[in-house]
Amino acid sequence: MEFSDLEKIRYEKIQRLIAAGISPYPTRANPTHTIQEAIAAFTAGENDPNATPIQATLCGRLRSMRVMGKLIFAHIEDSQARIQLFLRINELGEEKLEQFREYFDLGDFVEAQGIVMRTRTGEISLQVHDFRMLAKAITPLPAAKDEILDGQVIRHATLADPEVRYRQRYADLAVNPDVREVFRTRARIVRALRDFLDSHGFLEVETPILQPIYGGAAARPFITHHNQLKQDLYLRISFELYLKRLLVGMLDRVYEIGRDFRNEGVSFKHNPEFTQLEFYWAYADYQKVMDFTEEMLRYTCIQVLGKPTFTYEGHEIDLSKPWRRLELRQGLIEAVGIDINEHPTSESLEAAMRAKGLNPKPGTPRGKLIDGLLGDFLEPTLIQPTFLYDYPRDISPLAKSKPTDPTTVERFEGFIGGMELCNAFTELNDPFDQEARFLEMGRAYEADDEERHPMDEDYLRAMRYGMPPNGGFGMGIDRLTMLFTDKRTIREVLLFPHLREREED
RNA sequence: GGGUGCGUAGCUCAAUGGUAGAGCAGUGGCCUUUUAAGCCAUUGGCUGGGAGUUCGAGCCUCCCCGCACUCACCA
Repeated sequence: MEFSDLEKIRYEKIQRLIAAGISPYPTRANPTHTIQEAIAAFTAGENDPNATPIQATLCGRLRSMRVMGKLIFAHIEDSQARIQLFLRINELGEEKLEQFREYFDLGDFVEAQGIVMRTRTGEISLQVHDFRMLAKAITPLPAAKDEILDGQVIRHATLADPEVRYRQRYADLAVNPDVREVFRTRARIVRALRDFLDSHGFLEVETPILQPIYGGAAARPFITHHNQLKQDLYLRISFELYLKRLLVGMLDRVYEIGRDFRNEGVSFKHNPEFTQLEFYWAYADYQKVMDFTEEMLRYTCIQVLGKPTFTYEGHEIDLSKPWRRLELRQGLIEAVGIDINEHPTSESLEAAMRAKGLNPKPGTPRGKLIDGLLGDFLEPTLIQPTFLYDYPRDISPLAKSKPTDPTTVERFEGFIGGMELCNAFTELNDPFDQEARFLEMGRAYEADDEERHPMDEDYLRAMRYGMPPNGGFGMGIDRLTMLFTDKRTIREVLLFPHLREREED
């Protein structure tokens, strides 16, 4: 271990502690209360003259220290709360008080035993009768000092460099309680979604992450290898094809919450691995799923935030109302002034785009052009909750065509804050159509000189046993968390976002 | 992958091409109700790494590394 100057000083303190027979890393802590519990117990009995004083042993991290001769004020903090320690020579004696001054630093985990009281200025504090080191910190926390104003913790010069915050998330979390709150919110989101789906008869399942054939989404996969089987495997890019196999198997409402892996560019809304919710619902269609989505997100928002509204990038978003429902075609007419129905071929659409001053790459398939228009011009305008529905068939190989229009599929995507949040369709359950779509895909890809997308024969075999008509749904949990916590980048809602590897010096 | 910007003490930030600084943290003192406690003193830097221009580089040029923003890619 190499130490900085500051660390050397602390290391020497550890050596002196050991020499004095005090363990810097004792095996056990013995708290009687969390800090929050102790404060609550004290507050409850405070105005009762017959109440017995609250004796407590509290554990936490030392976050501030003010030494005033024969008196020390300090704060310790656990994951929920902080409390002031009030150490006097009266209770502790000279030697013990000196021990605190001598060996204890900001960032150390300590245990303090005493009586909960209020100081002269009214702050609830622990009058300390004894204390103990729980774990000595060698590296100082990357924060200078905290101020408490009207109960609000104001951090001065706290860790702010995003690179250090992401690479050393433990330090970020230790020092920035609002970051911890983001991940509590994230956990509540996942729990609320589970509650909702469970209570609507959905079964939570787990399907393979290592897959011999990937599929279900438009993405390049990560490839790995099984040594003994001498077989290449792919990390899944979606759960879709496995979950729909379960519908064949008579599990007619299933969902999975888990990790997807996509070997693509990294951006403020893309991480190579991300958390997805997908559900499949037999005998439902995309209209039912749309209604259900509204209800699910309203429920989740209320469970997580206590109200059906939230603010994202200055916009007040209201989930209590029905979402705007906009046909994709209509949305593009409004946003770009092009009616895609008037342009059934890629050549025609391309020409229309050029007439609007756009410069699409020649030879781009029609669906991809439409997807591009959507992403560039329509998506950023969809701030309030909006469902876009009815998508081109050729970018939706797993969705069922509209009975009235074979070139369009029953699909919708949900948008909030100018960001795609979810994607759903009436699922294709016709094995003949599905095989034809796979073949088209394969041809398109070879023509595009892209990676080959293998046909999933087993999926087709499953479908040949009969798959009930169903509605399917997928949603990025990370993006939902971004919305509910008002964060602009996905990295803020991932505990350990992927960063480029850096050589340690 | 392209473009733009950034990288200075543990943290947050200063510093016309001319001796690298402040606050907090740290260290040594004083201090029995403080709360960014206060007062006195004090340590701390290969200015991300390397090369160049210059009498002289934190600052100008080039290369490399990382991060941020952005564009492209992402059936």
